[in-house]
Amino acid sequence: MVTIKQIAEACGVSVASVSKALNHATDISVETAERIRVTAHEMGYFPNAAARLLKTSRSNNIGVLFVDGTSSGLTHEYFSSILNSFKEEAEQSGYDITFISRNMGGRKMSYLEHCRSRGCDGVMIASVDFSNPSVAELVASNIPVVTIDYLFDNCGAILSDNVQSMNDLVRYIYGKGHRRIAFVHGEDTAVTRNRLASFYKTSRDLGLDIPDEHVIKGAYHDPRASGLATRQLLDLSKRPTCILYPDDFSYIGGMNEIERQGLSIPDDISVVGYDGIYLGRVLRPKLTTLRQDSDAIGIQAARLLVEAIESPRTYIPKRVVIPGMVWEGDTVKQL
Amino acid sequence: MVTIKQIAEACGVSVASVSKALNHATDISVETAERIRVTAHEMGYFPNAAARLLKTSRSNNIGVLFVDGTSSGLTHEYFSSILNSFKEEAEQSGYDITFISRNMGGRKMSYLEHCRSRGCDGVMIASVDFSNPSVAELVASNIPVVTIDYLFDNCGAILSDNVQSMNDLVRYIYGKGHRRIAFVHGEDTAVTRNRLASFYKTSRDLGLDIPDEHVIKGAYHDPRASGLATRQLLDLSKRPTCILYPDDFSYIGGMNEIERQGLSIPDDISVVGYDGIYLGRVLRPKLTTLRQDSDAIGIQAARLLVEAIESPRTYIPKRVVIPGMVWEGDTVKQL
DNA sequence: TGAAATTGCGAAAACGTTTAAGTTGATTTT
DNA sequence: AAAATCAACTTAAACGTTTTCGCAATTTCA
Repeated sequence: MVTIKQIAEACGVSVASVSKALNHATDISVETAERIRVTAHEMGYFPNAAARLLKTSRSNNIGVLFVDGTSSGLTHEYFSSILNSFKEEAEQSGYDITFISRNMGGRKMSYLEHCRSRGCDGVMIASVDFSNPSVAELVASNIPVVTIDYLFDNCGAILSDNVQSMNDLVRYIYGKGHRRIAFVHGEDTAVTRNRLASFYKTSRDLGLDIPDEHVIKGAYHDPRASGLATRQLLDLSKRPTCILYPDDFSYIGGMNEIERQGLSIPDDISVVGYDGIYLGRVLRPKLTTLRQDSDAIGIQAARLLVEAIESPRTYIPKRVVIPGMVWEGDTVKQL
Repeated sequence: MVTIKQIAEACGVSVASVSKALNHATDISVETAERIRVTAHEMGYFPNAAARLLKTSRSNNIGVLFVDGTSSGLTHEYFSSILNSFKEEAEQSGYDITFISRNMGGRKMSYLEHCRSRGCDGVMIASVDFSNPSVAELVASNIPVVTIDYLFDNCGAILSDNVQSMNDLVRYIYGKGHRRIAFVHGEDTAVTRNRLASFYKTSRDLGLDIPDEHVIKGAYHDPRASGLATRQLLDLSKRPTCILYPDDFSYIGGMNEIERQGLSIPDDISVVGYDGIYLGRVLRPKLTTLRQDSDAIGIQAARLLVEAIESPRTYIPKRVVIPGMVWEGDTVKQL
């Protein structure tokens, strides 16, 4: 690696002057600066990130806390899609992405310690167990943090608008004439609670009666669980006319069960998913779903974090709510 | 951040001694070392990665070159699953994962320059355009590299055994009594060429005649393309009895087309996928496919890379071939 | 018992940057 | 014409480590 020192020698100036030229500082003549920059380029110079970080305590590196252990967050299209757009946007702004784990070079450490060690300028947190104390410690630190789909005090957050979205979704289904709507929901998380609350509230506002047996706990990304839940629902004497699933992928379990019983979607029963991933658009019939704008979520997260990093004086931890939209497929029948 | 210097003061020793104690060096008494380590722990010390890297030129950081631009590698389950297991294994060995892009802090640079800047100890390359000169430059450098599903000279590689796998797959189908086997294949890549060659060779070895119209170019992860290809195949006067798809996900397009024509899988026509992702196991009928061991691929890639990094003297760039296996679902009928 | 080897520790240089402070020589101000 | 300002550059310290070398004090050996 060619260093600033070698450039200095080549140009017959001091290392300070080279540094100034490269950083477009003021107290250097434009001619010298240009000359230095040209030779630096010719010599194939690129700054040593470590030395820079050491001196400036700026790493141009964003830590990403994403899934922990062997869980499959990376293979969940909603999250991997967020990660993808986040990465694009962050790279555009000149930041690298590093996964934050709990050990490094053999030493066990907390997430915060890891970030400190690496000198991360900021951290994005998604798809983790937010009740983990090690996560709380990180959020409470002075490192800029933005969380996705979870709200901490005094911490930037990008939130898919689950409350409004569920409202829209239920009203859409209601508008199609459905009065007996069932909800197979995911594990107990903040997101699930929001969707559930909104499901109940919207139903009540519409004057719908939601019997307890129409709300069943399933699981995210788990077709087996939704298959079982679907069977329970179909076995009821008063069947629902429409079933909401935790997400598009887990809907597949419901689809199988419905077809197994010789019923047809949407003629015999209507269904909707949640997420709006690619899969739902290629299935037949096309899955009606609530499309979460994962691209926007990733991009906004990156922007918010970069703002927090680069303008700490004016930055106030914002919460940005990203609207979803009902994506109309062919799985909800007009009654 | 507490530094080595502060520990030295607290213990009344020199920074050199602290460093030695922390690194379990030999020329320090066990008692002093222990005393230093205890106070270091009490004070919440963690090493500054930048300073360390600067001094030792070891970063404990692995660069990952994965998709570039807006392509969707991250949302392809085969690749995201490899990334996931790679990440787990690397973290286990004490390495962080950083995505390598082409700019950093505003400066455009090549992949190699990026790696040099960050001081990556090694690089894993997957799911990129391997003909990109910037990739070649990186591979040709002195930084340890392992590629996935692609072979460079003098560079470690983990390869899913496409040749043997395709052989197994075709023989499995043949064993089920099929004699007219069609292949919808993906875009022209090294992987595709291997699968195609093996498809032809195995067919010939089995004495099968493969008419040109039974081999159609589709695309990976693209149900639309396989839908079109399927229509072409079904329109033939002499239909195939079994269709191979580029991957499990793109099979969905074929499935739709087959059902649209009122045909049934596998009674009217048999199908197989490739990859063995979760999706295929939850569809009904379960998709018979060639399961690529993405976990093993990620893990072996990490192991090989770590070996290249930590034992440069004894390391020889290996190619590790990971066998796949026919995963028997219910989409191939016994004729 | 004296020389040689060993043990335990510290001083200081080095890694590649950035930056505050200092030093010129030239130019402007009074 | 002396004083003040300014532009352009250099010196040197600092960031937090690791590591070579040197120096005592102690132990071992002949």
